[in-house]
Amino acid sequence: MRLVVAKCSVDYEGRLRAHLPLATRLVMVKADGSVLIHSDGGSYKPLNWMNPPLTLHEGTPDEDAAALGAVSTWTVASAKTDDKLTINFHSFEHDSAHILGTDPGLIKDGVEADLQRLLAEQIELLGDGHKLIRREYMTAIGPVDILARDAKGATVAVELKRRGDIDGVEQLTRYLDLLNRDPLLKPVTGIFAAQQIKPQARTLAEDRGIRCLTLDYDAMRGVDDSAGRLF
Amino acid sequence: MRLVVAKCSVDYEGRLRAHLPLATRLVMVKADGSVLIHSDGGSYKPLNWMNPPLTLHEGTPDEDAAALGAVSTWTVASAKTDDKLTINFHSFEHDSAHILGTDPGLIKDGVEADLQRLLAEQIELLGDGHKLIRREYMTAIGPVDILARDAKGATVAVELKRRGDIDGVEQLTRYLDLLNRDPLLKPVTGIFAAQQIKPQARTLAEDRGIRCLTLDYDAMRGVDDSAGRLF
DNA sequence: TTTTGAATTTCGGGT
DNA sequence: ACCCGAAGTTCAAAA
Repeated sequence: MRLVVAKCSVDYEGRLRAHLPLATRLVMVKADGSVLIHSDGGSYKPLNWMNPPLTLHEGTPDEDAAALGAVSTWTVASAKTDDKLTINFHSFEHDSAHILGTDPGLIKDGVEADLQRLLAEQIELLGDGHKLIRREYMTAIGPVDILARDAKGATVAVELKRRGDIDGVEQLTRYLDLLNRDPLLKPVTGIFAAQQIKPQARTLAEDRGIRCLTLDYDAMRGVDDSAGRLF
Repeated sequence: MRLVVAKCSVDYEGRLRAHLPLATRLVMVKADGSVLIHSDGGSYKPLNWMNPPLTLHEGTPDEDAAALGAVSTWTVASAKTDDKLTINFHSFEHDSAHILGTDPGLIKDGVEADLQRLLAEQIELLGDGHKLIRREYMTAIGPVDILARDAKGATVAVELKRRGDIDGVEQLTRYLDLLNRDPLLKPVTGIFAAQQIKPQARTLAEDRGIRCLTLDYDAMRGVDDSAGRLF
């Protein structure tokens, strides 16, 4: 990884055009060729970047750039698309290179897939006597997160979200419309389950006869006997 | 901006849990407090990060971390949420600080808004004799990108995308269903316009009687007399 | 301030 | 390889 802190201007041309006026920024060149240009604020997203595979050419500024005071120009071109990044350097404050090696990678825990696994294992959270039919029950319009059977034997479709929003209710509604056309499953009721359910979504769901279920991930994780195995 | 290259392990706990095993990485601390942890590959997205406002505490490792060889521990806590990042440093390879100043910011050109403006100005790209009714024509289910009238006086609804995908066709279909219920507008035909239209989207669109229009942004920009004013 | 939709989205899983 | 959907989405603009 090469780290360059320098006063520079940047132009990107590809899927869009973008221009960065002259200022001091960090230019990061990763081992795989990625180029990232960061300012000293904002978020984790760089101001500009290029993804590999690419070619990086360090050259002399063209006439216009030189007239404006550029002393070095990097031309970064994507090997696959016609994206191009041009960095005109005016002065360098820092330039260092480092060997980092490959990263073992991030281990995540607590995403929707985990919620789904936990809810399938603790299916009675839906209500006493509920039995799991299956996860990711395929339909023509996509997979229903969880299909279950309640104590009375009626089918229950569960839409699972980390954050329950209107579109999740719409999604479940479409599934319910479809599933209720199947005489073998009919009648199918719906449960909208999420860690957090927005008031609007709750109102819409209940208006459509869909039950809402707020999930406590930490509690569910506590019940799960495999909890903590990652750390 | 502070740049630290060090062998470290990282734990994040917040909206999810995540763990990074011991490896050499770049830890970037921006002037606004943001902390970014980058590996030497991947994309522009850091492995872990924390957004401001936050507090950064440099302390000594706890017993467990020290036993594993940690010599310094950073605790980064969000001031607003309960997100927390813990970095256990085992050895430092580089540590430098730099004054960058505020960034003048990025100037973009060529996003969907530009496309829409250009297409509205060059409405005859839809076909000879087309007239603009209005941009962002509001309906109960959202704004239609462009509403126009063709040479015969029939209404035309345009859905505009940078990259034309199935969901864009679905969106336009919903608009057309709605607009065709309005006796004042009926009959309304649809045009799906995008810089790139995926084959599946094109097939679906044409199957529904929606015309597809591929837009050449550079050509449209060339026609626009305000082109190039940004640079 | 909340909400809505785009993004040079990225990223991962499945087919 | 493409397709689909989640994301600690982030981000900006509009309501």
